[in-house]
Amino acid sequence: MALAFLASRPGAFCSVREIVDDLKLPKRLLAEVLKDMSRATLVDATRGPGGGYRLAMDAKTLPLSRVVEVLEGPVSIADCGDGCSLQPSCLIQTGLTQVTASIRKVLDNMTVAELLEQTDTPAAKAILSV
Amino acid sequence: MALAFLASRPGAFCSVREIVDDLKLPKRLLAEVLKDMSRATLVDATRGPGGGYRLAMDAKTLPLSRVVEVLEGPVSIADCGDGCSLQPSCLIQTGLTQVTASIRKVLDNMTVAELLEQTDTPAAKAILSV
DNA sequence: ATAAAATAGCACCAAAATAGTGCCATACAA
DNA sequence: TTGTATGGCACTATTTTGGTGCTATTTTAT
Ligand code: SF4
Ligand code: SF4
Repeated sequence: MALAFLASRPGAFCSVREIVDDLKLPKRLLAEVLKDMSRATLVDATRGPGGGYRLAMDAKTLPLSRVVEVLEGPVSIADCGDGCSLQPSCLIQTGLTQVTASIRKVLDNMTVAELLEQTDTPAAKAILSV
Repeated sequence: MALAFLASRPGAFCSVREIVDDLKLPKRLLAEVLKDMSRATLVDATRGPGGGYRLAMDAKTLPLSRVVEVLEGPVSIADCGDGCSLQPSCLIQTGLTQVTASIRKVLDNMTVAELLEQTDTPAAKAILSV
C-alpha cells in the first residue's frame, strides 16, 4: 500500500507521517518496513524536514516479485533447499518447484503501478485523479 | 505428499502406517490431516485391519486448489472480507484480488496426478514404476 | 467372545512466524 | 540550536502452524 501511495506521487519525497495519515497504518510499523525497502534500494530516502521516501524507480518497472523478495525473501511455497530431511522420500518436490515458478511468474507480471491502476475503489481513484 | 502416494496406488486402501513408513512423516500428524481430508470427502476411509485411505476420485481430476481449500480454507493472500479496517483507504484491494485470482488459476491447473508425474526424483520415479 | 488393527474426534501443548514497540543515534533544514 | 525526519536494532506480543494425548468406534481374524 505504501509503495502504491508513493507511485501516485512520482518523484516527491513523502514522509511516513503523510503516508500513514492517508492510509491509516500503524506508523512505527510502516517506518520499519520502509527502512527495509530503503536498505534494499527499492526506495530513496532523505532525512530532516521535508524529507521522506520516494520510489527509486518507475513504478511501471517494479514487479511485485521484487517487493516480495525484499520483504519476505525468495518466493517459495516449500523450502526444499537448506537440507529438508524429507527430500529423499519426497514425491512432489519437482512438481512443487514448477508451481512455485508459475506463481513467481504471476508476481513478475504485475507491477506496483498496475496494482494501483487496477484498483477501482474510491480511495484508489481519488489518489489517481490528483 | 500423502495424496501423491495414494495416487500411485489407485483404488487400494493404504493405512497411515504404510504411508509414513514410505514417506517418513510424523505419524500422528499425517493421521490428523487425513482425517480432515476424509471429512471433506477428498479421500475414502475404511477402519479395521486392512483398512486405510484411498483417493475418493481420480487424481487427474483433483486440482491442487481443492486440496488447499480443504486444508487451509479459500485461496487468498489478503483477507479483505470479514471487515478489514483498512479497506476504506486501501489502494490495492482490487489489484490484489486479481493477483489472487491468477494464483488460484495456477493451482486450478495442476492436479495431484501431475504433481507426482512432474517430479523426477528417485523416490518419485520408483513409486511410479510400481 | 476377544484381541488387535485401524480410523474418528477433539482438546491441548509447543514451536515458529508475524505484527508491533522502545530507545537512541544520525542527518538535515530553518 | 531546535525540531523534524530517517537509521538501526533489540525487544515484546500475538497469531499461526506443527505436533501430541487421550479416548471412542469400527472392522477383521482367531
Ligand atoms: S517439497 Fe519435498 S523436498 Fe521440498 S520441502 Fe516439501 S518435503 Fe522437503
Ligand atoms: S488488501 Fe486492502 S482491503 Fe484487502 S486486506 Fe489488505 S488492506 Fe484490507
